Amino acid sequence: MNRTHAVDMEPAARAAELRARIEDANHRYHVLDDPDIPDAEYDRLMRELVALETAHPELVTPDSPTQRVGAAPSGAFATVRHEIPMLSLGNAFSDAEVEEFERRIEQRLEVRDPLFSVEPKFDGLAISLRYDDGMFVRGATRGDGEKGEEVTPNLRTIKAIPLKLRGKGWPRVLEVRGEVYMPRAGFERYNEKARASEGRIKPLVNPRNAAAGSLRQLDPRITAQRPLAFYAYALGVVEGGELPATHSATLKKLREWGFPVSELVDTARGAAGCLAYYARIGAQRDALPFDIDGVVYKLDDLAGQRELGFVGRTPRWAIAHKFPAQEQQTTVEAIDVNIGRTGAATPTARLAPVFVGGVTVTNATLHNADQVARLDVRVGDTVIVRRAGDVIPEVVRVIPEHRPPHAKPWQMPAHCPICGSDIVREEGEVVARCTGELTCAAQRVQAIFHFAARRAMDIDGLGERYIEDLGELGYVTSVADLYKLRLDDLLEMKRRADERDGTTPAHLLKSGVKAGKVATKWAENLIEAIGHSRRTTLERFLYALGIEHVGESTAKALAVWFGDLALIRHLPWPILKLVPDIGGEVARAIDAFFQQPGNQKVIDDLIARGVTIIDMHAPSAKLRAELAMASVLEQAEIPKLTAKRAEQVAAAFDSIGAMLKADAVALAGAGLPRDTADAVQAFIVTHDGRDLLLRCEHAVEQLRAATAGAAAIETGPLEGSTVVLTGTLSGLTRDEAKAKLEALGAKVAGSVSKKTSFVVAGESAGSKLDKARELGVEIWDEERLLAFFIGHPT
DNA sequence: ACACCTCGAGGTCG
DNA sequence: CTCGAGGTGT
Repeated sequence: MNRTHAVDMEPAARAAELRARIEDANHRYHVLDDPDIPDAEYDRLMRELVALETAHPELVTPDSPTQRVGAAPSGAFATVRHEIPMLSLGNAFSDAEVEEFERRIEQRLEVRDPLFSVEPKFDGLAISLRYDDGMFVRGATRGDGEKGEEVTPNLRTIKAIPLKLRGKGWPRVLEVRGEVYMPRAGFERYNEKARASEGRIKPLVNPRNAAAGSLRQLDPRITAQRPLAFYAYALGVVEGGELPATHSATLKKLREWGFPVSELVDTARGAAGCLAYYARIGAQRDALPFDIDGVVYKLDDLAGQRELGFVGRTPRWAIAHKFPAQEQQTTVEAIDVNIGRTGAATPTARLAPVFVGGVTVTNATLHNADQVARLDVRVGDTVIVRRAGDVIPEVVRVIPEHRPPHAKPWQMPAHCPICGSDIVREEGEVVARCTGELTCAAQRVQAIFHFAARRAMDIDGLGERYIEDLGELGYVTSVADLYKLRLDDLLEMKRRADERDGTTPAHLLKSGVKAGKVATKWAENLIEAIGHSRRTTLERFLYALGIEHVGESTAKALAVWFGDLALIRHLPWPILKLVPDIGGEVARAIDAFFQQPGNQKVIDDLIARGVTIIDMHAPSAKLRAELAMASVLEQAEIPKLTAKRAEQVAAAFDSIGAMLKADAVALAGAGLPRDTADAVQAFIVTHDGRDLLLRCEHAVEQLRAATAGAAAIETGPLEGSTVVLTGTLSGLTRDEAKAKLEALGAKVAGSVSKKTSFVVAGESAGSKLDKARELGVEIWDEERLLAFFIGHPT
């Protein structure tokens, strides 16, 4: 069933279709305890049907699912009739709907800003408990709201449910309603046991179904093994006793009588108060020990409740305000392959747009071919989509029943969709790669995009689109070409691109601005940004080159350690490997990159076109490099080259690289006597540069030990601590915070581990904060961080 | 085994 | 800004 076609259908036909689907879902959910569609999808269908029936009242049939709440109970348990039906609540999904809810109450009761009793909406199973003379006598599931199943023996196993009331003053007959649920911890523990049992115990799908399934066990001993809990939230039949006049007071009474009532229940004034409560609970949601799918607002005044009454079976005095669904159902329209900077071919699912967890999702990464195979996702499939950690959209699973008949398993294409080169997956690797390297337009674009990135060369205004245009129209084939672009080139390019696309952006036409003028501004800005980027640091430059395995952190290590591009670009890998945190794999990758003549040429071109490295680390690192070189020269026992002279030579050149290229004249210019200069040059000529650099290895290694000691001396208050930043900081940017922390000696890492000293949590911090809590890592808020900075100026 | 880094991806907001 | 997979380093 494809819902993209649904809107085109006749209302009557659509209503019939909706009914059939909802009834089917009801059956699977309530009778079989084996739901086949997510709750959100069910809600959506139901809302659509309600809307349809509201618009066309003549379409309402007696058997419509809107005319009742659930499906018939299964025959396995005795049926219990609820003398007072168990309610179902109307749903609100937006602030506007909550305000509308309040407005209706205000109008009908002629009150202002009514007081609401507010509580979390537990994701479990509603039940009803009957107490005669204070003794628990019978318990039942909600069923369809009218009739439920008697599950008294199972309920008796739940320790949160009192078998005998406490305190005093309870009515002779008391029916208490609430929710049976499975706390997350219990759910996890149970599933761990299930996994360990290797198939003997079936793992539970989710806490909600777990609660439902557990209560419907025919053998209460099985129920007893399930970690179930209970919260009370309402009353049913009450005979022979006085009750308070408000819902909140009723809940208090229930607590006194021994029922668990959530700590999170509260009261709130008006829609504004309710919305504030919604935000407050929503913020805590992930940290709660149980699942909730929203909050419930109930008019606190019971007399008011009676006056408002019901529409059908839903009360006018209460509403459930649901959180955005975290899982949704949609269809896969295509599976595309993206080619990354390194050629990595990543499959991505293009989805029919769907609203999940508060945002519209149209794409979901499938990571790699293995993942696609694991899920068996095919084009045309109906899938469940979730936002992992509430952020990154991912495909959870496919619904095989909805698979179109001729869908074929997906396969990684054999050739790059951009350049046609072979896509190859190396033995033992997970990622498949396009082998086109820089002949592949996609890789070129990505390489330039990376080069221009804020944390690399920081060329503002150079987006992916323009890079594509510049490349396709032949203006830029390597990053070095960026620095020979002139204003005219950009304008010409823009004009040709617009001609090719046959478009001038619509909003420009509308606003009446001359497109040429906008293009001029863009071109001017870009030229200026490129100009700015010419002055950069060594670590940014190295990072920008996009060497495999060289990210920011490795680039910085290289910069700090060697301090000199001319040196680094000629270093053999065994020397590179001396740097802490650089191992054989990375060292070889760097070596291999610089061995490519094309890459060396790009670097030469960049320098020739004005890229200058202003290196903050140079002095100490350069000194180290000089000393290393000097000691190699010394040990070479070159005639007449004393230790002092060797140091003099090393110091006279900007870099070792420059020195290695020096001829006798230049050496003499550095102050060496002519014969010594000749001898040194002879030495340099007989050993090629790489060989000489290799000879530095020993010297560098010794220096490394020395520097390690020196680093420990320049100690800050946070020396030796590892800090992780998460969430949004308001007073300063992340980069500023990072810089300051580093200045104080801290190491700023990207992920939380037990070695983390503390986590700084800003606004809307995510999973890293959870992880920190889990590991018991100290957590700082922004205020504390700022206070610390004030206490420890840099 | 564990910690950390790289690389790629998606969505929002100004 | 964030997540997750896959790798590398030690």
